[in-house]
Amino acid sequence: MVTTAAMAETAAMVGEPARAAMLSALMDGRALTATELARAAGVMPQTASAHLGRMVEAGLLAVERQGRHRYHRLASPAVARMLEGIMAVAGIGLRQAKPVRVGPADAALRAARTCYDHLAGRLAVGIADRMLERGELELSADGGAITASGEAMLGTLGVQAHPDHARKGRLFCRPCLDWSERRPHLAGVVGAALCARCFELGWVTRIDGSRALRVTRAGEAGFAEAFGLAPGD
Amino acid sequence: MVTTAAMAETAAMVGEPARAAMLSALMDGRALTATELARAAGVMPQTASAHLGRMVEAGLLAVERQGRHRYHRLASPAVARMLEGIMAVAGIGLRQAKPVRVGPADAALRAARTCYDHLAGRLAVGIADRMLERGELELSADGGAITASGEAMLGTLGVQAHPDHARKGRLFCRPCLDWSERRPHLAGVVGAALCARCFELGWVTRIDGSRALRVTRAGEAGFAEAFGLAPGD
DNA sequence: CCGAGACTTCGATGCGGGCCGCAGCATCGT
DNA sequence: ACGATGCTGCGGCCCGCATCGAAGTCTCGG
Repeated sequence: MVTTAAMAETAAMVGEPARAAMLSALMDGRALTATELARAAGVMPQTASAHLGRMVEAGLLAVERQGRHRYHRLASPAVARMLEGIMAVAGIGLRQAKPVRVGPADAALRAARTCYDHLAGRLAVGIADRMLERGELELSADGGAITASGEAMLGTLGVQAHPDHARKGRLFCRPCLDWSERRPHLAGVVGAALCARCFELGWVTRIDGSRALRVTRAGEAGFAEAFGLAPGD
Repeated sequence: MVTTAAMAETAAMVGEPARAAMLSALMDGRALTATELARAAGVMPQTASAHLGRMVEAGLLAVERQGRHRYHRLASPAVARMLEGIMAVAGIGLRQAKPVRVGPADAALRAARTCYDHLAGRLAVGIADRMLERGELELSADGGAITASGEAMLGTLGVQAHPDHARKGRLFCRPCLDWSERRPHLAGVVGAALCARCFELGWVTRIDGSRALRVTRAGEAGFAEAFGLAPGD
């Protein structure tokens, strides 16, 4: 009885075209802003805001404030599994039907750039992804940590990745939401050290002094060896 | 766009307390009548009927007419997986919260009985379950079939299970919705032959001439050997 | 053939909630 | 300090739909 009420409440969140469109747009794991989600759902921002508030309340979404933006993402893998289950019954091929272009149009910026003192763009997200799936990096609710194997791996690159190197007022390791990819990359002291080391090794160079980076020939080989990243990533 | 509409429509089916209660009551794989589901949901039969019609239309439920009853069950395992996913997000322990007693109160009838010329009750449903999971029996939309391995297994019991034995006007093998268990058991020519053979072997005897059956000592051993059923089943 | 029970359809009612216009905050850029 | 931008809260309109009463269809049992 009371149990089915909770189930209905959860399902009702998905049972609204606007909310379903927003959730579907988030199914690739990215975090999008309220305005972007409003466009994806075809509603006004106020309407989207109300929906997002409800979905956060219901535990479907997690929200992350960053400046004047509020990035929304699926609260857990369980939510993604639920949505896949619903799509399977709805007879939808699991093709995701949303390009939802976000961020800068500049291809070079999207590929690789700096974010303050650390790497960003597809390159940085790719690095974080690999470290996560190899158990070298762990992300928690509000922070992150380099594991022992991660410390060893970074050590071979010449990056000191021990928490003792954290200075006062600086988080040692933290996730930073990538502006163009909308997925976390590596920041904090470790992210800065890795970025500096990449410059030292000549793996990346600045494109005409902008934030955009060019991956050198040595960098392609280095990133491929250290993180298994193909040149396109 | 159009894809998310279908997803919303499907989710909206679950997003109603009454429908959620009905679906939850069906999650154990049984097939229940409209009236039973109305009671489970706490609504009038007319309301339940409308809900059930919508859910059949949406592909969530399958309906099976039998006399003046209409048995409703989940349309596919995908629906059950979807509901489990929703429950997981809703924070509900996967405990099913409905006893929903159905059928006869007589314990003997519920355990084992005849249904016209074949076996019924927990015993018969258990037999069908084992044959299904061992690939000896296959059920399709409107009928069923004994596979080669199933024919061999039944042969060792002395039951001829080849389709040539089907007589005119009699389906060789068909599923029959069990009255008390609300799940399919084996009927048709094969079901009748198996039942007759169980009597021959002395595995079951009628209890004082009623439909209820008693499983003999030899029957317990026989059913355990042939179908892996514990005495309780 | 007739009555009881299971189930459905139709129609009317009422409530919940999506949606947007407008206004109020917070933050960023110049 | 100013306007621009991203986001949220409020009030009101309106559509959709869940619900139930009453009546019709089908099936079973005698």
